Amino acid sequence: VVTIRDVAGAVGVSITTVSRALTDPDKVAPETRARVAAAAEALGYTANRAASGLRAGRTNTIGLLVPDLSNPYFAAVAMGIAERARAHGVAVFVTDSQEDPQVEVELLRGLVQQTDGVVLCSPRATVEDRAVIGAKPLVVVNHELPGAQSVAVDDLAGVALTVDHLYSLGHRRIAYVGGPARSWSDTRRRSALATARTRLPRLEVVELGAHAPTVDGGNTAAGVVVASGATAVITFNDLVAVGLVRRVQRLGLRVPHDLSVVGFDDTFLADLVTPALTSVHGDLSEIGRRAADLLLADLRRPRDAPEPTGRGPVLIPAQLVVRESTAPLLLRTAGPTGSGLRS
Amino acid sequence: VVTIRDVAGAVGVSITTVSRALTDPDKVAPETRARVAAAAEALGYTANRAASGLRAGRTNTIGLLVPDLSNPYFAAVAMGIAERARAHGVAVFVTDSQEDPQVEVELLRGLVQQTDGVVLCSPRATVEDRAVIGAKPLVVVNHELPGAQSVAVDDLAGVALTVDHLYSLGHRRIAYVGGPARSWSDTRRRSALATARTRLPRLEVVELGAHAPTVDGGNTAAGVVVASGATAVITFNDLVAVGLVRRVQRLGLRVPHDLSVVGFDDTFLADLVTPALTSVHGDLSEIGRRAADLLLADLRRPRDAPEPTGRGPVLIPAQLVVRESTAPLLLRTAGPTGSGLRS
DNA sequence: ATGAAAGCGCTAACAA
DNA sequence: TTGTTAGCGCTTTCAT
Repeated sequence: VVTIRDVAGAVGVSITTVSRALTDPDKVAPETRARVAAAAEALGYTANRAASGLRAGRTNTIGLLVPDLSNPYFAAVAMGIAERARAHGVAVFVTDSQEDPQVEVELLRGLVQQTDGVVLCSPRATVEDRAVIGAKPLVVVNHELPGAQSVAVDDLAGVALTVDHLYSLGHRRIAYVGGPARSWSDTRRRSALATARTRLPRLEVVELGAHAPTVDGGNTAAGVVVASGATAVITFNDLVAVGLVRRVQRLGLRVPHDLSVVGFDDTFLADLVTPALTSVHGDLSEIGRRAADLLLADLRRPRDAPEPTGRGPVLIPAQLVVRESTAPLLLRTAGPTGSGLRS
Repeated sequence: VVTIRDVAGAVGVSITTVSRALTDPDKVAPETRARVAAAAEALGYTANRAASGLRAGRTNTIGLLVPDLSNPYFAAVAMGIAERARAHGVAVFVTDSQEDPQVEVELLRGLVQQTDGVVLCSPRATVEDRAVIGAKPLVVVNHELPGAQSVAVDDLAGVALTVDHLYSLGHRRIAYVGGPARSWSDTRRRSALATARTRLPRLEVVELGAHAPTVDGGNTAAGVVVASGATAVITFNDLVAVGLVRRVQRLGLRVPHDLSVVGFDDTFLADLVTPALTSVHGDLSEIGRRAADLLLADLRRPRDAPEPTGRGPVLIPAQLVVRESTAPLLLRTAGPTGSGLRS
């Protein structure tokens, strides 16, 4: 391996000069700088991150912890973060907790001491557990945490838009298939539903319990959704929606004719399945970019600068993308006695 | 931060003893070991990876470089690797080259000097570029590289199965929508097609050029596929198949009635779209597990043990999962003049 | 079985 | 502007 020492030897300067020429070019004579750069290039020198990190107390690496990389949602967020990080010459350490709170904490602990700061996506662990992050800069996505900055999709608006859409289609009994119990988004969405209920007195909301945020979770939920008597359903995410639609179709119902389904996140899946999913859209890679920007700004913050205020999460606007999985309520509620069709 | 020194102070031993107790327990008296472990636990000590890596020349971290994390294929492979790595107490550094050969080389260089070894998935860069890995253990997935071990899905068998399937359905003119030019899998598949052509004299294969391994790539390919006059098409991966199906349907053709489509990789997408895709299945997380096992074995290999032989890639068996996107050829070739329908 | 000491490759005072 | 020096936290000889 070629070290800073080799470069120094080749150029005929001290290792300090090499270090400076490479990391703080202004502090070195232009001519020296050029010779160092040339020698480094010629020898194929690459700084040893471990060593500089150890010494400087800074690794130029940030961590990203997501519950499930194979979920297109997190993959998209990850790309946004990677994009920004690369632009800043910072490496990203991506890890996946497999939706397991215990693994999450374990990984977080490791991540924290090995990076300069962490983006924590949709955490499932409890607040106390997260004490492990210590004083390191932390940005949480789709969550709020005292002392951490936060980026989130505007779920409140997303739910409001969705409810209005369904309501205007004539739906009065709407089910919600919830996500992981510890999910902050889930909590937010439920409270948005409560708000909607206040706003629209004739609206009935059937909240269904926690389901896995996966296709399988959607499968599982199908039974209770049908049994609920709802004519429309809002799901925790697109995967759940997809699973739900498939199972419900097997049960002999048509989507959207017999049941309108709305997904969440508007991942690329939404436009791929049949019927294409109506889904709440938030710019996912934008979430990643914003989160990365917050974190990077915090890292570059001079020692004496004030800590970022973090007054509530940075909200990424939500839009409702209407596709084929939602339709006007027909027949059953056409007349005042229509609902009698369901026992 | 709590260091090894704090633990040593608390127990009343030297830092050497603490280090040994934690990394090489047999070399320390059981009683001492227990006291060290207790103190470390109590103080919340975590070893500084950068420091131990720097000193020991080993980071207990492996790297994973994939072209595109949002591709379910690589996400699945990544999970397999993460699973094995975690079991061995090794961290995984995941990075994404965004299908850009230049970024790939750059990231690979960084990964190599910051990890003990790398799993390189479906590389797009040229062989010379990859000299950057130096002597570090390397496992390539879906590729072959001198001096590196390799894991790959048995594409040759996959293509053979697919061709046989389509042939037995009556298809005689089959198109192949290729993937990235630098893709080894693509090359293998083309050679498997050549073999099939030899085996089945009446088979015509239309090889279409390089397309992006994405839904968009499938969209783009639709035109040439239709123009090719093929009655069945094999695509580079499921994403391409999905894009192709959608565009082809917009052009007024029905799948599989007018065109049979086969995907590759059998990602979860295949079973989600309509019609469900017939696709070549390989156990993706098994690829990850095997790759991780090879790499970890290499890392743990004693200095004097022989290098792994690496006689050809470890092949993961391929199966054809037949779903709804392939069907018997109807009408047009029913009679000897049937093909006249296509100008 | 344990400890003292050297140093991995680098950066950041401090001197010159 | 450049060099000297002192470590960052840890592992590993080499003594004891």
